[in-house]
Amino acid sequence: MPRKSAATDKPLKEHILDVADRLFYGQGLHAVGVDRVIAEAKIAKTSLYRYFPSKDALIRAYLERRHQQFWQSLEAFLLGCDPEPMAQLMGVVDFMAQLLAKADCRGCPFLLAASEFADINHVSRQMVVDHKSGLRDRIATLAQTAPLSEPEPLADQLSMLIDGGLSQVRYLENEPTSQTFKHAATALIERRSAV
Amino acid sequence: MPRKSAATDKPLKEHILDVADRLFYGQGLHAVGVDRVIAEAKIAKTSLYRYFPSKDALIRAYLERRHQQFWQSLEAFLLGCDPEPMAQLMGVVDFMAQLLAKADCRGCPFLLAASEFADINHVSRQMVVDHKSGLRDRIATLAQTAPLSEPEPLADQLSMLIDGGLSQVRYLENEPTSQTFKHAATALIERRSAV
DNA sequence: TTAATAACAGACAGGTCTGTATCATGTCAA
DNA sequence: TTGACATGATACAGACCTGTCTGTTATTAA
Repeated sequence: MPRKSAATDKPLKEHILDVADRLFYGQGLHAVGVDRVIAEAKIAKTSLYRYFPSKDALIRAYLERRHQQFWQSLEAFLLGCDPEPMAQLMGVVDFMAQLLAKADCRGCPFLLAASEFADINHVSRQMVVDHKSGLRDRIATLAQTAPLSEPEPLADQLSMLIDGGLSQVRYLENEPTSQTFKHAATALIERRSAV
Repeated sequence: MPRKSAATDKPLKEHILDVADRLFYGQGLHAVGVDRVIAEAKIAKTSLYRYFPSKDALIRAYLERRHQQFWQSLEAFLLGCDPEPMAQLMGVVDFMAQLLAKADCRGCPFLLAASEFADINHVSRQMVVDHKSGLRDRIATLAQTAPLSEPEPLADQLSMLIDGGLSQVRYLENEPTSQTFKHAATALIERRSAV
């Protein structure tokens, strides 16, 4: 039976992922070695390698959890919005704007991971494509049922703006970036709803 | 007196930078070691370290040359456009669209470099801020003299879209990315020129 | 021709990182 | 209590990377 972390009372595997997530996202994948994860998680190296057979496996688990958490957060947010498609689409914009405004938002973990690994077969490559195409398609479906004119190009444009916002929070302040994103996204949407 | 590269007949320092640029931009800064640069440039390690006292110095030179080349290309492109401010602004959009469409465009070298180094004091951090703010201000000045309404927010929005395009070329096809960028940028500009 | 030096070739030191091995300690269930 | 096993602590091998050192060859200028 797996034990729990003395400090957090969580299953050890989850505790390790918590620490790895904070370090990987905050410091970068290459900058953080397994020794660093072990030290900050206050565990033995053998424990880490029991749950994650390699650093790459730990990175994969980190990205997969980020992916799941993103979609859980987004769908929960949309459940709190007006179910009408146009309001749902604006809900996606508001969700991303709120995400960008958070002080601990340091950009897109998938884009960051993919930037650190040149190998196009690395797990981060497939994950960034999956994640981004999923969000793009979600937007396209909402735009289509709104209905807005030319929903597919609109989805492409909003996706591009989202990636731009997620890039700029890395070197600009969060609040202004969030405002710029929301204004631009609203403008791109509104011109499709002209009757 | 510095000699020249037997293969390229260029000063050795420039030849080294050519090779480093291709490898760093194509493979990433961490993925490419000095031994790799030396091997592909067909030079001795002592030669590299004579011109660049450290790998960090080589990275700095690579980024500075990218910066200079970007501005030379952009200003040369704008000289070939109608000098009227609105046409110049659209020229910036066209220039970026052409850049995104190039098959060898793998994104923004400054954002990529900054993504690879967690240290906020690393040379890539200052360079990405300098480069991006320079482009943003260039756009803002053009928008102001066009004149377009609210030139500063427009410059922020176009900058964000540019970063989005430069991010997406890393995981999407170049041509569609370029098209999406141009359409979205044009839309953001045109709504400011409504009389 | 000759001296100075640029460039080549390669060994190597020192450090970092990943992953494995070893042994001690703690915990839980039978 | 006792045995099975999860965990801790740590040493270590092997690989890789940066930067230095030594010695040789090639080029240029006087």
